[in-house]
Amino acid sequence: MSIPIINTGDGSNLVACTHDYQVKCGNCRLNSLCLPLALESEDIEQLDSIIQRSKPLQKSNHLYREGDEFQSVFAVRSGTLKAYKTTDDGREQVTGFYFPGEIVGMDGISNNTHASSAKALETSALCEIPFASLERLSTLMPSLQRHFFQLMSREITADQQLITLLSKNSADERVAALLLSISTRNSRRKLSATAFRLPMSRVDIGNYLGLTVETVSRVFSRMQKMEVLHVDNKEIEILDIEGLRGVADIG
Amino acid sequence: MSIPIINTGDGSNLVACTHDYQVKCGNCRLNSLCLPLALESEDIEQLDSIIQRSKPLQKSNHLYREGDEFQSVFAVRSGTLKAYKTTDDGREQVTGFYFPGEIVGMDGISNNTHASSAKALETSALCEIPFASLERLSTLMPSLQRHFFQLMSREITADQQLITLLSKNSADERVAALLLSISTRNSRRKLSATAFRLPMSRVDIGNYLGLTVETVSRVFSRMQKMEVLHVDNKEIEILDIEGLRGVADIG
DNA sequence: CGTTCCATTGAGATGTGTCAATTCAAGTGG
DNA sequence: CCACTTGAATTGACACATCTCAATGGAACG
Repeated sequence: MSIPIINTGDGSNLVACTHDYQVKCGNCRLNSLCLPLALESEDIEQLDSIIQRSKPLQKSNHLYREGDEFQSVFAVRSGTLKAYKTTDDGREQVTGFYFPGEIVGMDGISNNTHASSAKALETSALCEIPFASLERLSTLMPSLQRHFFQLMSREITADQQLITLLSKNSADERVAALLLSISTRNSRRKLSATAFRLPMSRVDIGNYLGLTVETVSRVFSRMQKMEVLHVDNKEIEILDIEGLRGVADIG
Repeated sequence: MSIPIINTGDGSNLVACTHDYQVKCGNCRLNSLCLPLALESEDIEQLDSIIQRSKPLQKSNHLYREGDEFQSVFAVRSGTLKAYKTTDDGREQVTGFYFPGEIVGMDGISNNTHASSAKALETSALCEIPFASLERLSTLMPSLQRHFFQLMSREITADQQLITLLSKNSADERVAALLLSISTRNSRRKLSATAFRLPMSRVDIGNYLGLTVETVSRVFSRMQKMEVLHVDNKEIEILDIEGLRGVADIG
């Protein structure tokens, strides 16, 4: 799951990726998940032409920070990002994790200012999509417009899902739901639904789920004892996915 | 704040509203908040032509239900709605309250299916905006497209605000934040920022904020004792708005 | 090999939930 | 107009899940 890094010795790292990271949308293995979804191939080329691919973002570097001028949304090609806000009293609130094929940055549209910060949890490759170009292209390509509306709406429903989770569910249920969400997103990318490496720390998980690190850790231990999970630091194996669903649904 | 109802004696009620509810966008006193924002007057007329105005929705009736086919978004002209989801185990989760000038129904775009239900908390007048027409018009009017993107993005940031609230804040802080949010939304509509009637029940407030009714009630009592609020059932008066902000920020 | 950060585990404190009783408000029918 | 009913809101006592504080263990990294 993790991306092999080649240390070039001069401080800059290169990512050895199985696919060229200048790959075009038409050839990208994520194009059935990502923005090109539902576009005709000639349309994909047009989309392709506005997308900027830059060198990978190293772990713990920011893609943008809260308050930065909003210019682009970003498609994750590899790696993982977290989005978070800093509250008035200086604490951090993680609002989402973004995996390959997902779009990050849409919360900046409303005010032309990023409402949250985005940080790489591991070295990540991104496609930058300048929003002005996307808007222009959307007026010409109704299916792109529609698809982008849908992506934003999906972000809304995902947030509402999280709201429900935070509002109604116990610690066990929350952790179970996150694991199942990651599992589902992995299988959409043809990766294992039952064994994966968590790209985020326990602190981030707790923060995202409204729990303390200690509680997250205890939940993992409990689930391991119940033989629902096998946990080895960040490596997770789901031993009993139905059991996990049972925990997530009612507890 | 509540809408006077004229009982016509035949079972159907008419709403006596200060403004004609067939009013066009161009004349609507909410047009500086609502969808027409940032449109030129000739554009507003075009938008106007796709909007359907129907008779008011009576209290506790549904605008749409979770799972219904998505066809339109709705602008609230008067009254208040709540949006809620029903969880797998049958409980309800309130995901938002919608006041005049706000748009409800955007979570249905992603799957062509409403992801939540919307119910009138009091008799409410609505403008129905068929989404297919809105999409068509958006390709012709870039400023409309942009504005709708912004409205969706605003919904995302609002949801993220709620996520933070649920994840990090105490009962007092949550209630304070909701009251301040209502206060702000009132003043945008040129209504009192300090005295208003809550359109929703304590149960709905608790549900929305991830608290029990009892806790909400105790918070109100506590704040009354601290002379921050004056509470008379649903009538709220904010006596010390700075104090309330203090509670919302750090407690 | 030490330093640092992250994760785990335990013991005790606490805010909020649960359960139950009471009051209050609004409507209904006699 | 007054009992009666019903649902909403308040208040109290107690329980419990999660947080807080503290110590330890383990992994990653220079």
